[in-house]
Amino acid sequence: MPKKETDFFERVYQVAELIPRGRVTSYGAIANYLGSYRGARMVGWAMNKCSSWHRFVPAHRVVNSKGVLTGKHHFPGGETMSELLRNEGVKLMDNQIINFQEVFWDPSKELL
DNA sequence: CCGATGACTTGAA
DNA sequence: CTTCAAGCCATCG
Repeated sequence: MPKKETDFFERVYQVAELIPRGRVTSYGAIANYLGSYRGARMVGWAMNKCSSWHRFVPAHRVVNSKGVLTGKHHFPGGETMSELLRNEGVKLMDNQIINFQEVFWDPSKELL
């Protein structure tokens, strides 16, 4: 299996697409699943590139460790991310997920 | 190769 | 509560 430059992204996107509807996860959780939580920045960066990716990526289901929609500023409009999550049953308040612990989805545990 | 950037995280002041 | 600092890793010019 020859590795590609996009292999890292592919793993991130793959995990992102595995996130169940109405659930969310953190950049650190994905990074941790990939090997190191320190790669959280790369996860976020991969999300930035998701706009240029060839397929849809539920980046709106990915938040930071606080459950805050840090990436909403990168979505079109301004409430796109919030509306998407609300549409999935996620309760938000001031760009923060209220029941974060309830909807939190850890790939390293759920996909164990 | 080097420097800068980034949707992160943790901890300390 | 807010703000700063350091760590970490991949990509780009």
